[in-house]
Amino acid sequence: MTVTMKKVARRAGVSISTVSRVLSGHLNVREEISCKVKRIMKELGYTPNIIAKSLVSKTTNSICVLLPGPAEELFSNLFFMELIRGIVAGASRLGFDILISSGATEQEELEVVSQLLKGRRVDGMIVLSSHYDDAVIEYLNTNSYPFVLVGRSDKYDGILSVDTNHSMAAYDATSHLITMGHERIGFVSGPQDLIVSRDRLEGYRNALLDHGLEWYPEWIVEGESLQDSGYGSISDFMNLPNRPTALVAVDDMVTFSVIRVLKQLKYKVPDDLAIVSFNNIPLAELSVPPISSIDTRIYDLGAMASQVLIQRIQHPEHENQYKNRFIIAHQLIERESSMLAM
Amino acid sequence: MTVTMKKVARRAGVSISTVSRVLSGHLNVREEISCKVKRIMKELGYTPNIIAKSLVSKTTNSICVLLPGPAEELFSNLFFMELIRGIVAGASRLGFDILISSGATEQEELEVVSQLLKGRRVDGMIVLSSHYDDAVIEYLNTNSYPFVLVGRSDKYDGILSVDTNHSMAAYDATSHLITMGHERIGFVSGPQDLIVSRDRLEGYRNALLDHGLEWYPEWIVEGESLQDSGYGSISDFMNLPNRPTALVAVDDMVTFSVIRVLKQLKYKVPDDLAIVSFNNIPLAELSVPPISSIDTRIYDLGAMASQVLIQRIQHPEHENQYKNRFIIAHQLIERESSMLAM
DNA sequence: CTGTTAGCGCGTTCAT
DNA sequence: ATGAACGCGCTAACAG
Repeated sequence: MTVTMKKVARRAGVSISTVSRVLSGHLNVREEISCKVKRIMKELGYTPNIIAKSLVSKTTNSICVLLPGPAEELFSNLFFMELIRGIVAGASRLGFDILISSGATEQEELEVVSQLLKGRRVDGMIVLSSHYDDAVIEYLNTNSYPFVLVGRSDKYDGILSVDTNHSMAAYDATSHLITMGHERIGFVSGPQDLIVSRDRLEGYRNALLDHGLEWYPEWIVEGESLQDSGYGSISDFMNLPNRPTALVAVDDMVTFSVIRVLKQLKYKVPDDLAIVSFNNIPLAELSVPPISSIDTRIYDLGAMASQVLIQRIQHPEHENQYKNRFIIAHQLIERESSMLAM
Repeated sequence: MTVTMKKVARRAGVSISTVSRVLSGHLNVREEISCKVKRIMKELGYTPNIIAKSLVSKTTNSICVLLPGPAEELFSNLFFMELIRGIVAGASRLGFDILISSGATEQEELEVVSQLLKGRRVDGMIVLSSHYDDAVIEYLNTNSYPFVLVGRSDKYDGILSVDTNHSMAAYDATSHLITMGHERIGFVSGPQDLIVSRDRLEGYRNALLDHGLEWYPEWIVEGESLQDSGYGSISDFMNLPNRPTALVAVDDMVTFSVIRVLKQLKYKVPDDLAIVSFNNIPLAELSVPPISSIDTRIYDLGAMASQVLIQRIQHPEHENQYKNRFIIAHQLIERESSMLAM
């Protein structure tokens, strides 16, 4: 049998209101009674019913993380695990629970989000997808539900968001290679419809531009095609006349594939091709050779996301009063894959 | 302003009860009225308040996944990501939401679990940790809350659990190497306090025993020490007099380290040392050479976990009536790392 | 300071 | 087939 406030009240010989007051820490209760009630609560093993609480307070102390639709490939990415870990940590520090949800299609996502928010099951959303045009963001924005975007949206610039400065990160990665003496630097791009991909490409170009170096379309390899026909793409790339001596790759996983193929082709990293990539997954260190990678502090990104969202939920009046865009500083971890050839 | 049943009722000129009946799909409502109410619900954009619903029904249609504390998180994030993916998929197919939670210490975990269950925020728990002696399991079991353990507990054998037959998996991995002609086979173990580790070690031994082969304590390397002083351990191992020609490693990540060190020591895989490991992470295929690995179908494990738990929640009367232990079949993926040396 | 009352939005009796 | 009334467990308004 569950222990309710009613029982505690009866057992302590006081009214329910008093018990409630003790629970919520109101001070207008005689010290003596307060102690007694607390003792009885302990004795009976009372735990407040959060559901009832949120029915009346209209807040649930929980937020939902909406995972990107076709969870299949994205999910297996270490990125999301790390992010979620950060989100959970940040939220639980503030007493919030995390609900994980996802929808197969965009329509389904909208349905889920609407149910959750209108049904008052969660107080806010963390959106992880970052397509150019996102119906979910549109929905959340127009209905002014509290939410934070992990990533960036071109369309709405006033929205609360947490992000890495991907352009700058790519700029730094490229500059590092330039510092190492490379003058012909290639690029392995990510999926074209993601903003991240465009930002990184931009950073890469800017770095070359600022250093007076050139780049050619043939130096840019589509990352996705590597998964299927990695061998051919890399082979073609390495046979380019006057080919690049270094490469900026958009993801550590992709870099793994690249290195593997290069080995099969009897090329040496970094001697024949130096590489810097992104995300700094744990395995980057274990690779042969270890991979230089931009650490984007994904865990911190997640923690920050939940914290700013909760802040917004608890103090909606601060909207537009403080800044809406939070950038987590990245960091280049230099390893062997980008070292100077000796 | 939120749309409640009250409003729908007023707008439709019927009582709240009727609206409720329509919503829950009861058939004792005149077709005509049912349609009208449904139309109005659509019109007004009504979404049932899940919180109120669960207050009265005493069920939340959501379950909680308790993530292991920071201690083990290093071991293999990929495992948990894949597992959670399966859990979310399995749960959402049945209309359940997933709450993610974790505690830094065991005490904190207990606190969280207790809050969630007694506070009726979730209907059940999925427990991922699998120490020999787990306070959380003890708590859940004695209070007879619905829960499922992903893994195995020696202490309580009647509890609902989903698992891989790790012993059998290790047996199969070892047998595979034996089939390949190896007679001296080493083993890289996992953390000693995990049941998984012991099971796998057992399977390894049994395989050797059944084939009349010997094993020596020096052939068993502590996996954790590899992370720190991998170089030394492996070097020692390879310099053993009459050393093993093959190795069963407890995890793909560990295998990565091993292969890396072997390369530095100028040994060849599989020629100098054949390796089979566990989990079949995506990168196993991309390794040089590709790693033979036991695929434990982690996604299916997760999906199964949420489904049996929900089954138990919805039909508690079936307890002890059906089996409580579900095994997901594993599968050996043979790749180059265990191929016959030519 | 404390107890009484009135909901939060919904399901579930009872009657009718 | 339908409506009125009550209660889930809790908070907040009002009295005293």
